[in-house]
Amino acid sequence: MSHSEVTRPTLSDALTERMLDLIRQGGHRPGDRLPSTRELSQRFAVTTPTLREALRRLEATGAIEMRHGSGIYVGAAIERVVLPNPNVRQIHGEQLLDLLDARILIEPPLAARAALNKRGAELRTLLDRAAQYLQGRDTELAEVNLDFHRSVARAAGNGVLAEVVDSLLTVHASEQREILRLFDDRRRDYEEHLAILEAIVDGDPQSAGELMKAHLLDVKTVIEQRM
Amino acid sequence: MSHSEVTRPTLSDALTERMLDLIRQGGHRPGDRLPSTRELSQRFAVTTPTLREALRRLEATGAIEMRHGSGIYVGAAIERVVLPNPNVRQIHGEQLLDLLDARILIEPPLAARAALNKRGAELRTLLDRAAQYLQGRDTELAEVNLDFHRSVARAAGNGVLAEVVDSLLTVHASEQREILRLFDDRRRDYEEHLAILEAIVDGDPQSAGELMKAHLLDVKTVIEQRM
DNA sequence: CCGCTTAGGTGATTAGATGACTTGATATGT
DNA sequence: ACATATCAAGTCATCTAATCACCTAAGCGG
Repeated sequence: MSHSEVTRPTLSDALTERMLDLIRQGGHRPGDRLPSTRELSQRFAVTTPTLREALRRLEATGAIEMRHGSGIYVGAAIERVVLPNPNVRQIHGEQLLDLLDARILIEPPLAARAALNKRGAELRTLLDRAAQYLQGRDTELAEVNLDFHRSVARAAGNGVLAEVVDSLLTVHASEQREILRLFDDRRRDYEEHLAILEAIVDGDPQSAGELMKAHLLDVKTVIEQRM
Repeated sequence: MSHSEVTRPTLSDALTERMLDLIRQGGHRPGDRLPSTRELSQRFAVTTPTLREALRRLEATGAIEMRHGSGIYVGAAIERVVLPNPNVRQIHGEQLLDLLDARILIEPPLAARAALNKRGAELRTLLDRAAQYLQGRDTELAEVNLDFHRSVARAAGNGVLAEVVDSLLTVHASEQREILRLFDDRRRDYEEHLAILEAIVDGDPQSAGELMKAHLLDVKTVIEQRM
């Protein structure tokens, strides 16, 4: 992928590289605007379609963002290590169980670390927001519940592991949307999230880890039942 | 990323989707050949550059592979859940340590599971190959050492976790190539790999996990020293 | 001061033609 | 008969030039 050179010599490859140089040498950060396609194609002495192929590649991996009529911007994922596969639409059963097992291995230790880091404040406001959605608004509640897991992972302090968890959640969520299998019991999720939160703000890593594990095992049970 | 629709209505988006449908409805597997660009552009009633933008996006995420003069083929990564970011060139210190910590969390349990699964045979042949590279041939040896970690992860039986480990290794390796910091002691790596292997073929999960953890802590120490 | 209009800038797509590469079939030589 | 060299058809890669669609901020009018 990044350096597996079996096929080599395309101009588009070189352009991709030069674009990345341009972004990094220029010290641009996510959200910054880049030169227009016309200027870029002139600067690199290539035609519009060729340049755009390179841009689309960068866009597909989150390195840039192209906004019609507005411009090209540095993407949020440019510094990430791992990415979710954006092409996943449906997951077959075994893969979904593997995904859950992966979460069961990774997330409980992260919850424990979050408890050690005393970073419960942001999680609290998140669950407050969730409480507002408890009556109706299933879609929003599902979104907030996902964000809870993302936030716990981020609070653990390891950016790479947070990316891994985010990738797993993103793929799982996109699969749920595709199939409209929103069978999870989001109220129960909320309750269990609340318990995890308490353990984190109390600075109790062992409970936080155990509660997270129990929570994910519950989720897995639900998934196994409907297979 | 996959469904974060802030910007929407581009023809190229729709084409990407139709291409994925074409691949999946057609039951194509990685390596299979797809119709030519000419036929695809006619079938979808779009011009060459537009189609190619969609193809480049799919290529960037490993869903397809375009070979000059030959054709378009289904990519190996089309069914993956997580991907390595192909745009990473250099990693800053903190991120590299996070990456190692992630490996320390994930890989030891995988080594333990591999021991339970009694799948040491392939690992043995791998390390036999490594032994041939012990005199000289640093590049090949580094490659085989990477493959050892990948194989252990795969032998654990969880495809998603194997993808995560693969992604972490891929990014780490591409960074090493970029900076030419091949300071790791690959002979010592080989010795430690051998010890892990023995534990796995002996079906001793606890030793396998502990040895893997000790090994990765050694690697982390080396990285910390040169920072 | 606020809302609407508008013009300039920007990305998205079109159209057809040409160059570069791969591959399997053909031809050639031994 | 077999190995090698040649070649032609198919395929991806790039170019050229123009038009369409969209966003945004400046300017206008209320």
